[in-house]
Amino acid sequence: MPGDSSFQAKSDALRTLLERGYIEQSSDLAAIDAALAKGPLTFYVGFDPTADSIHVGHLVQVMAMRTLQRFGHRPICLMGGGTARVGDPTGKTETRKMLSEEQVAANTASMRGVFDHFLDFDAGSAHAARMVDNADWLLKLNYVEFLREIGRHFTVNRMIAAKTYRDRLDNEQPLSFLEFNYQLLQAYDFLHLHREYGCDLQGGGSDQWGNIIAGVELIRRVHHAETSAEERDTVFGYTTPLLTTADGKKMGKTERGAVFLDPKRISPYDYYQYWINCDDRDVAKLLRLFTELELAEIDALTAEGGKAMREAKARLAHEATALAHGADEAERAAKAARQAFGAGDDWSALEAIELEESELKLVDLVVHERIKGFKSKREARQRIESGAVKIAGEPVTDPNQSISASDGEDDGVHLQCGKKNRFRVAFGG
RNA sequence: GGAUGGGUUCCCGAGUCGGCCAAAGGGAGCAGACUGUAAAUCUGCCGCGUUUUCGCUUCGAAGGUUCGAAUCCUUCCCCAUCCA
Repeated sequence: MPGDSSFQAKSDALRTLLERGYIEQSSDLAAIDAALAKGPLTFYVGFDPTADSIHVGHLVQVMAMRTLQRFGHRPICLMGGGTARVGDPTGKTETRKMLSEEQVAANTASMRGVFDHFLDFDAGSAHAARMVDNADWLLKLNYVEFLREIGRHFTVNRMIAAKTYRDRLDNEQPLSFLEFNYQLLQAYDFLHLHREYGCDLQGGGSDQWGNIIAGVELIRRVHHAETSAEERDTVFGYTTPLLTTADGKKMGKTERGAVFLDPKRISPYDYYQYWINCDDRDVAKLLRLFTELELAEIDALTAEGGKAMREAKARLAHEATALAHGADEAERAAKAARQAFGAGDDWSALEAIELEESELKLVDLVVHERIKGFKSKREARQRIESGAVKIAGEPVTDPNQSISASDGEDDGVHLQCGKKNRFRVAFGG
């Protein structure tokens, strides 16, 4: 059952995962515990290479992987290059775009850079993480062979018992055959990794439970057919909880889109801001999941509530940013935040935005590609007129006012769009 | 293949005996006030536009009727339910 707190884990790894709230569901907990206690275990989590970076929504997975690796286990990041070619239609209204080989390769390479911050890929170490792409084996599959070897292990009766499918059928929602088959492909991934790398554990988001368990069962059945009872080994699966914020939204989404981990997509400063702006009620949970602070320390930070929460959030933001972007960037972001929201007026910690133009009208400046303080000129105009835009700390209410370097300090024009968005703009000459 | 009900702005969802509809209401979002860079609450905004009681684009798609269409007609596409 989800969140079964009565279970006393013997292995440090599983105990930590449970304590910190990483486990939603799992196959035999005691067996996982035993396997983890016995020695290094190879495990995998699948990711979609549909974007060039993972985002905060994936971060629970990554942190769980990091935790396991910390206790000596070997992570595999499976990139779904092959499944992306099919296009997983789960919960999608439109058919997902098919990705070209080049795109998948580029995305995979880019994501690798992000994973590097969280996992140790050093080939020399005993628990080195590795990254694989299921295109390498899925694309070679032959339909008839696949049906004969893999398909025969699945019964439709069993498959429709899976919650995702069950719900769809109960609600009389359409369920495409393609989607139905997706589960087989994912189960096959697990089988392949089990054979190829001795991978015995699969993790994933709670929506992946059905697919994960399908892989576990496939391996059991294949083994049942191929090996004797003594050498048969069992594999396991777990899911992490689907995180929602206290006000009911999905973790990792903001009005500006997903909160990516790649600094090319979201600056460390904005990343820091994402965490510090979280809801009070989520702080303790987030500290457990996304930082590596001791539980006792987390309790101390969040015990008091009220204004003390600011300190807890600052720690959360700092730790989370340090993991994703490094301690230096975290420090810079923290400093920029203190300057922006505290008493200080030193904007130097903010990344300067260098424009080619030597001057711009305020409306145009504020909606500029590189700034995007507001999403349309119309809206920008309204906000400007209502006094939401400040230059050098003073509201400027004329949208047509021309802004140039002379409106700023030596270090650029200090532009504020609303309370929280600040930009240091350097004009070109 | 047949019958029925549908496709409205980010989402949900009003509106269809043609004009007063850029389109009710709710949610989300943005800005402001209050605060703790929180929550709650209140106020304003919430299709786009350097002519802003004006212009342009939008109500599945394309045509048509009309001075005028989200609203009427035709064809087509899509979705749901039931029947085969």
